[in-house]
Amino acid sequence: MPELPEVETIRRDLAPLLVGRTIVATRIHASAERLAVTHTPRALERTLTGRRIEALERHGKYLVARLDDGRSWVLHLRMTGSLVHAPQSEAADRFERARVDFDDGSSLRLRDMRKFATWHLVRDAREAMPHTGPDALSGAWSAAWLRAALARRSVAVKAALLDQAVCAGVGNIYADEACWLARIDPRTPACELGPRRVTRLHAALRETLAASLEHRGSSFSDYRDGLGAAGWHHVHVHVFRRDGAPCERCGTPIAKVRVAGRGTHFCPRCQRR
DNA sequence: ACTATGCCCTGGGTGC
DNA sequence: TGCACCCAGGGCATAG
Repeated sequence: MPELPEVETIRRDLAPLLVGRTIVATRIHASAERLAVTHTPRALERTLTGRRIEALERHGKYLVARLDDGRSWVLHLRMTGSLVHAPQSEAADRFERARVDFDDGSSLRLRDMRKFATWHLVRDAREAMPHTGPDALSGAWSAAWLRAALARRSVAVKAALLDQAVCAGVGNIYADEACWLARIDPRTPACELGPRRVTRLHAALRETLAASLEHRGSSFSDYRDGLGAAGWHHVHVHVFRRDGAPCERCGTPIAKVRVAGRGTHFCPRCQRR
């Protein structure tokens, strides 16, 4: 499940390999009928082919390839998508959904077991992510901004952290990790958190995202970087999928509950409402 | 305006 | 060994 650190790792891997390259062929396989959101598969193949990639950016969990015609090719990997740079001669594996060939003999392969990934081709990247707020690593995503956003929500703080309008790039892993670092019960109504606790949560989110980025992301299942290798931050998590194991601070078994329809892991003793 | 639920999708795990 | 069932969840549409 690629979240901000995973998508940023992919971006950093792929940018030097893709920027400046011209697309010479595009193929969306028959098993990926729903991949192209803004076009039919054939129209997207036609429109992408011949374009040069000018820049590779990221906003939240979206990758944005800026093209030489002014358009943006916006990719989202959802749960099981990966993007791997490989020679054109490399055979497709059974979960390959699409491939893009470049003018230097290399190619980019989209692998996606569960077929949730999406590609948009738009004039302005924001069209592809209308509900997305400031990126959680950007300067705009300040503690003051988070305080204001949480103050007008009565949902559980975990649910608010998963809302991409509040924290673009944060997903289930880092929402749980940040709540543990900040010693906040993820079920606490967002608006009940005082300013000092929100400031602590803001710092915790930045800390957990930065730590994961250093470890090239977490590979609990399908995540792979732009070269096909796993990350190793999953070895360093404090609560995510550690239910039953002792809390690293107090030894209490980590609990698992359901919040906002998502598996939520926390220490019932040292994370407080 | 806000919040809750269902949908998409398939491999892996569990229980019988 | 086989089979039915459930779970994982990001973002969006729809309903309340």
